[in-house]
Amino acid sequence: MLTKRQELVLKLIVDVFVKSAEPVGSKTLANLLKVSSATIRNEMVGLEELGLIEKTHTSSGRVPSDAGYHYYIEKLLNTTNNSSDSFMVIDELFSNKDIKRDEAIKQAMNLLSQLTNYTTIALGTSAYGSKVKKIELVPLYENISILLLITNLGHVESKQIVIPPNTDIEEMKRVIEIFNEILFDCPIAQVSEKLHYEINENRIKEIMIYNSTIIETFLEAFTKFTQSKYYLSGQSNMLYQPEFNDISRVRELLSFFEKNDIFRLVEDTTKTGITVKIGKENSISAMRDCTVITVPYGFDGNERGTIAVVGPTRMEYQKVIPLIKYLAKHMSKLYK
Amino acid sequence: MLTKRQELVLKLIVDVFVKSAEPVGSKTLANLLKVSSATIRNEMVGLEELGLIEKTHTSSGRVPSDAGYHYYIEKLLNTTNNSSDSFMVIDELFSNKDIKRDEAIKQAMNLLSQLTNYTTIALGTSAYGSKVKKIELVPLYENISILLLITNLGHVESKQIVIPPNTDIEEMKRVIEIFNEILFDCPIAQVSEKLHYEINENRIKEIMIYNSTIIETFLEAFTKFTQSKYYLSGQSNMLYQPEFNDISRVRELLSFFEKNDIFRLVEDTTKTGITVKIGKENSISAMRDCTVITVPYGFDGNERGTIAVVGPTRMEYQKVIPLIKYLAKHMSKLYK
DNA sequence: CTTAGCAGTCGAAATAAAAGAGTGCTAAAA
DNA sequence: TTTTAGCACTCTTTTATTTCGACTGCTAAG
Repeated sequence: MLTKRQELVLKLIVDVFVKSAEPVGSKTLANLLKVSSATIRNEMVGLEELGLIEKTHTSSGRVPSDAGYHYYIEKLLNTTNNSSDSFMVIDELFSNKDIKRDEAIKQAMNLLSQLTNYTTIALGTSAYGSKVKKIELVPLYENISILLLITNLGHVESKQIVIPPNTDIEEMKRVIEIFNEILFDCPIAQVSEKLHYEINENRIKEIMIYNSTIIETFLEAFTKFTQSKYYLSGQSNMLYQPEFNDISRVRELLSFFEKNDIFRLVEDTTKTGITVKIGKENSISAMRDCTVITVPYGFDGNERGTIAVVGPTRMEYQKVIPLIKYLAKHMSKLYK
Repeated sequence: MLTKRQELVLKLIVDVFVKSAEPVGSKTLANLLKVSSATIRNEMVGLEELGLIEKTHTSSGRVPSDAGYHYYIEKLLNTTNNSSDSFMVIDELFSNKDIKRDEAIKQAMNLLSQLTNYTTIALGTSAYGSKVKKIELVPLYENISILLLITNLGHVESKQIVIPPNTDIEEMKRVIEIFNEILFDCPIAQVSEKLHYEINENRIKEIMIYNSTIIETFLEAFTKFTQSKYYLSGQSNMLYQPEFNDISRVRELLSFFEKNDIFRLVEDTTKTGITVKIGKENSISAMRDCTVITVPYGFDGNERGTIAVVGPTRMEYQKVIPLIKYLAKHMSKLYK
């Protein structure tokens, strides 16, 4: 158990370090707390023994440890006072109804990266939880058509398909009609299952005989919906953090962003609520000096995706945590 | 006019420097050319007076100047021998017909950035030169519908629109039918013009009275087509170039990539054929140490977009130039 | 329990010295 | 005339040395 004063010292170390990025010495805190530097040093010894702060070398000032940051976040952060200014900007963004969900998410991420100066990521399948509304075939040329898939949430996917020669277009339209009947209101996630089931039924059997590749083409088009997508904003923000003055760190981090490993960020994340992974808690080695904050969004306990903020461990938690929570809440409403 | 040997010296300086990223000394070239270093030094004096090579300081080896690179590219590059290996990979990519144009362009850029280890960019309006094929309205809920626009090249744009309350859906469908008639086969670029013209005609007039915002909504959806888009690949490749060991350079460059200024890259570009802008020739300050190679692609002299490779001035021109030309040629075929 | 004082530690910055790579020029050789 | 060996000189890079300053930990007094 920490004493009140120890907590105060820890809080100040974090606050000052977050601003300055330099180890915090006893003198600095002495000025702030109106006690002598020796007193502060005594307190620091205690905090260090508990593993909440560290020295970078024997005679340096103190820096919060990963554990120290956690203590700070869980016990010392008062989420009451805040940046209602930022909240207003968010409210404004979401008040615009005339915008597609995907676009809204992108804009929200841009906003978040601007407000925080860190990198933000939105992960998720873009059509999670939606249902098939309409399937349509638009012929372009004799042998090429566009297959359109529209969901109840207004998401549209299109796929160019090559129609085998000497195929009757009317016949093709009839096939689409059948698919429409079968799949109408079918949740995207169950399309594959449903089609495979229907293969044993008459109507589909008929199609299979007639053209066996068409089912495959269909499934391919649907996988586009279920593919996880991600959107990244403010990559270059990280470059301005002093911890990334070292070029090799930058390489590692940005190469990671460019790879498709991004999804590993949400690997061991709790399904509900905020997760804060600090420093070495991240399984991804490129993130060992970073904090990754993730919050799932969705409605009714159904997770639809996750938003994340990536910054240095020396992050402005005070500012970021309320912001990302508020944003996730708003984003969940998009799924109502 | 350069002597044969001067040209050889210049070529070798470029070749060696491109590989090593270190100023090239007379001794190195002496070994390669079987003459004494003093002879090389004499030749170097001539090349330096012509402004084709430079010293980084009084007693350093030589480095090609921007002008030197140009001479190299225009006179010294033999495009005959090459990387037919890479050509084969490209051929393979484009042999897959069952893929949408946008997707093909993205994949081509990914490939190019992998083959070259530089950053590649595709710029252009995604629906340039295409014509309206079909317009459709898919109702989702009472007050929300999806407006679909499909072009003859298989490009699909969708826009969520809010239907004013107490609108008859049948009436709405009739309106769409009229739009289809008016706009069928109309080039995307002329849609706005055409609609404005038709406002004076009977059919549209009727619609205007009935609902004056619908035209606006329509135009909004069409602007999505005409908006210039860009696709970037291999951003982080640049981080591994030794000229970007300096973090401030990296900041400048990547911040530029993240901004929407990208289009300035093609500002003073010739409409046809390859453009190579080296170092300070680039009007964009973040690019002052880079070479930007741009090639428009399209068919029949109609420019549809531009692809670009961005790398350090010390670029492997020998490899990049044939590659980007070959790629642009293939991409043009997509518009046939 | 707090504080002043002081020795000791370590990094960062400044200074100095040495090493190395390369040039330009000259005069002799080809 | 062209090429080459030789040498003095320049400038960067590397390494070593020193100085400076910001801290800490400990002790003893308040």
